[in-house]
Amino acid sequence: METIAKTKLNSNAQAVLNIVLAAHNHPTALEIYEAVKSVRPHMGLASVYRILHNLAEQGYIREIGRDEEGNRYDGNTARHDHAVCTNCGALLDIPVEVKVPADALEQAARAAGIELGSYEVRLYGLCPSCSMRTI
Amino acid sequence: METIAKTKLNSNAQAVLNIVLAAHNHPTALEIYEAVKSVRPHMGLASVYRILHNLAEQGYIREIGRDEEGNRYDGNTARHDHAVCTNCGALLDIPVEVKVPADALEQAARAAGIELGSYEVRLYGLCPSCSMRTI
DNA sequence: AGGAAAAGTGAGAATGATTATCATTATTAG
DNA sequence: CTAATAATGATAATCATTCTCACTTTTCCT
Repeated sequence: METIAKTKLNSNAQAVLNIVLAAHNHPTALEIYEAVKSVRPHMGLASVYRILHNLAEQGYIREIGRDEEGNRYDGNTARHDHAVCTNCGALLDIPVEVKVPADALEQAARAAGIELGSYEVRLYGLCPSCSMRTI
Repeated sequence: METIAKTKLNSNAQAVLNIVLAAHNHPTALEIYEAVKSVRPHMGLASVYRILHNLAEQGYIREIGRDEEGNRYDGNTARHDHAVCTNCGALLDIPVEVKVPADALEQAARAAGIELGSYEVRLYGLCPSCSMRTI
């Protein structure tokens, strides 16, 4: 089990981390950059990318896949699942644990030939606002 | 249930579809472009992108997320699950059905507030070759 | 404290996947 | 057969991300 040591964060990294932790959506690097500018007007975009990468590597945050707007980050590092709107692309947290039987996971990992680390369930469907508009 | 009518495919679209169906990995648009060139040397990259988009919209193939190399496509449109190597990024099919209890799915969809369409389980871990190299 | 080495920073250039544009060519409809 | 329509492909534009590099800040040693 490779646990990467969490180094102490400098103030820039801490500012970025605070933004990600406070966000309830799953912000992109650009959104984080915009948000961090209000508290650190001097920080450059490249630094935000660099810091996000480091934070993810050290386990402070998680990279949670990409969509047409770019890579998205999640301050919730506990295992949890997501719902994706098939109409507008919204990426939502599922606030309950989706229980997948452990033996089903193990069997699947064996069948795929991978050494299982973690897993995630993704639900696809219409988010509330898209569902309302009936499509 | 919105089913998009599958229009008849012209020969270019058919050529692209054949490539995607024959691929056992999950090729990117560029890989598909390279492969289709051998049978249609004249086809342009923009056409490949356009055709892939149409094929996905009509349900012939599926867009299956992005990674650092771009969007990946899957000729297998039946519901199935994937494994992602956390070291090399490989995206593998899981050749068995990962059974998630229907009530767990429904409860999760309700909790997230979405109208459930489909779902996918993603396993994260080390693929065979990365596992071998012990990291 | 003093100063050299290391790490971090930010502005802007470079990269690379995807999309838009548009003149040209194929297809369809009447 | 001809007009309208759709598809095509070359190229340019877009946009997220990464790279580069000169400069600043921090760390570390004595």
